[in-house]
Amino acid sequence: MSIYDTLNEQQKKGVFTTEGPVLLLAGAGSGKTRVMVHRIAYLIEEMGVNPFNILAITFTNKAAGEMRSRVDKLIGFGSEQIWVSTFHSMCVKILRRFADKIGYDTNFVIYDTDDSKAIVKEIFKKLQLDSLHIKEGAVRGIISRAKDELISVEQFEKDAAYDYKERKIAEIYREYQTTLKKNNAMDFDDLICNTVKLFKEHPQVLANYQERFQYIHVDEYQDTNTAQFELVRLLADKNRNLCVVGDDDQSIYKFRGANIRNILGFEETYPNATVIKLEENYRSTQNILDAANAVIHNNVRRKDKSLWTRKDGGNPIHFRQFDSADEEAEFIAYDVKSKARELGLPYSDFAVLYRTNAQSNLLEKACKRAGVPTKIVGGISFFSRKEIKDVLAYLKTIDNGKDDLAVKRIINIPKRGIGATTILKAQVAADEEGISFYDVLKKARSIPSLAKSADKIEKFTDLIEYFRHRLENYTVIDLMDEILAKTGYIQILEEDGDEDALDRINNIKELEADILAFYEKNEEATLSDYLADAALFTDLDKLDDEDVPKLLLMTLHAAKGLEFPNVYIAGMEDGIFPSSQARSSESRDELEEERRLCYVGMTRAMNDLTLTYAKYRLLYGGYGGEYRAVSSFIREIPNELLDNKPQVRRTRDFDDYGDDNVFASSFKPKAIARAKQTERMPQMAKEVKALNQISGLAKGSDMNLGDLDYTVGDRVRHIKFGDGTVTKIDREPRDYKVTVDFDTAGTRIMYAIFSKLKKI
DNA sequence: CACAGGTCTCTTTTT
DNA sequence: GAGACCTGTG
Repeated sequence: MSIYDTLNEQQKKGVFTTEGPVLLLAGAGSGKTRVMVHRIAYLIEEMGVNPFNILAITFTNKAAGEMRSRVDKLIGFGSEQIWVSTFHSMCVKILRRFADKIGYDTNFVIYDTDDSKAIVKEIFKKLQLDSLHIKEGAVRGIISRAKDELISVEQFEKDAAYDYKERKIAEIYREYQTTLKKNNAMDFDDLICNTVKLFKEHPQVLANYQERFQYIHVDEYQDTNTAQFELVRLLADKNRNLCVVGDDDQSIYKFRGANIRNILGFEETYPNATVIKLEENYRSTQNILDAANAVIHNNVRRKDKSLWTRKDGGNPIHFRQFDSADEEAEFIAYDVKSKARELGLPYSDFAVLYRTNAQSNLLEKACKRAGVPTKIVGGISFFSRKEIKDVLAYLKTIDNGKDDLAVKRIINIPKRGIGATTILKAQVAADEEGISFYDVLKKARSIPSLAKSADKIEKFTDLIEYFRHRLENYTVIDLMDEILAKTGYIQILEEDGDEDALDRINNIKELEADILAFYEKNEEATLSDYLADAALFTDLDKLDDEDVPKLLLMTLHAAKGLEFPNVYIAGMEDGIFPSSQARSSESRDELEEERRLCYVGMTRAMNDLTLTYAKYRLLYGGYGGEYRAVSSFIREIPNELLDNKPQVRRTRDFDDYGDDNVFASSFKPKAIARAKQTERMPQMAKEVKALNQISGLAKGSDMNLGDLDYTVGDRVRHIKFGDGTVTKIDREPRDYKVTVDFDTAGTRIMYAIFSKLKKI
């Protein structure tokens, strides 16, 4: 009996077809990782391939680690020789060796989204582009897409020749690339396209890697963009032993440049490709699968396939409707709690998925109240926290004096009396002299415009120079300790006495632990290596090292590639999921991508799937409250699979409330929505009235402003905050504003009509 | 030049 | 409801 006997026929075919191009169309839960792992084991054990000659590209660092350890378990040795990594970290590794060939220092820094935002902002200022009616974010998107498509600045300029706006964008693109290069920095997109550039301009470098990578595997192939496709094509061009694994139904990164043609057109690129379909699902019950299949079948652009499972029947899909997002969150928290207890399952067997990060807040709070421990995956990543960025900016400045952005970040942290004006003057001087920002600082005394602040500036540069000398003999961790000591960073946080100062200090400690762990694992690594690792880290990578089993909260995107016995998808509302932009978009592409996202979410569930809907949800801080219809995706699930039929209330039905009705607001152009906000009070009256009618929050059709059944001094109960004493009631035109001193939740001010306070 | 306080914008999704 | 941005004051 060999390790391959446990595979089904299709899986075996995937494992044994080692030569030539292979397209593995692997449906959700069909064991594609298993096939990859066995394939690699087979190559090593049966084909005598040196692990050194195998490359596997995965989507996340976590997936890479998992693949490595599973191969290790399977064959019992030597997996560390296999090159397993993400596209980005693979490119970093290559560029660290050869970046000098394309005009960068090999200790280049990696700019994250925030960094690149800051650069674009500077360029807008510098080029005085306020008059250009285009937003910075949009320009960043255009530049990023261009890079994904391997469109160089020169090409972009050519294409833009006759369009004023496009020409302006080309100008920004050029300036952006110039700035990055000056700073010896690459953004995420550069990592890929610069590697492609390197390979194209230096065939001997490419040949070197082609020689090495005799067997290439790409996971989640449906999410590759054009640049990544080209990179893979180049690498595989010599041996052509390329195995790509993916599922067009799970392509959810089009917004990031993923090109679905890469997978749909694989057979055209490689006409002799072996195509293998994995259609047996080992994860989910029949009911879950039927529901997911029903949804995805509404997409037109897809390779037809249908998943099947041996797990007959199973629980129906639970569907729950709530009046408000608060109640939805409350339900989920308690439902998880009771199911975990009933079934004797750890909380880590449950996950709650949602469309936008903003939804995590309510859920987290509700879980806290219910005593369910949670872990939020994603959101604000550890490395984008202020204090972490500050400390890293010090390290970056010490490591690479060309990184102007890092220098500017810390030049006045802690306060050195160097403000915006001085920074601007220094930048002007740097541009004039054609040297880096930091180099200007070093000669500040000889520059007239900076003479006044020269003392302060010198103190700063002396400090950096001091650290730089230290770097020669110090470990990074010692260096960091000294930075914290000399700058007094932690003391300042402590003195500040900010509420979250303690959190920040703990984060810095966690950073130290991370650095320590990194150098333990990679003894030879340089400071640049660590900084690159930090830049490419995602929260997802850390999922496993949790001591207490916790309920996981994450976006649907973050859930890709994971599976859980019990899954909740919250916020099944039109305008949330599918998102309003996808709904209103002209093309059906965006809606199809949302639908794929829904499919991905549903197929994460093994045994039990719960979908929830909240009629009313506050979006940004209270002013984005809107009533929404049940998600169209719910209506795509056959009723017999649901334990609760949606009370089908199409958006249209809401028109009963007048043509200026609140339900339509999410579907109207932004300008109108904004105009409405300014005249919100009359609008609010309508909302309240409508709310009364729909949810029965107040008795009767009037607003009943006269009859609150509690008054100042009374004890009241709130569904969320518990018991408290009313300390104040203010009459407002539309409602009462009630101030309550809660026993445990502190003092809160709330509108009577929404708060549902009960006298006790 | 720093800082406090007010105003406006933003929300998909992420390597 | 946060975070970026602007403005006035000392």
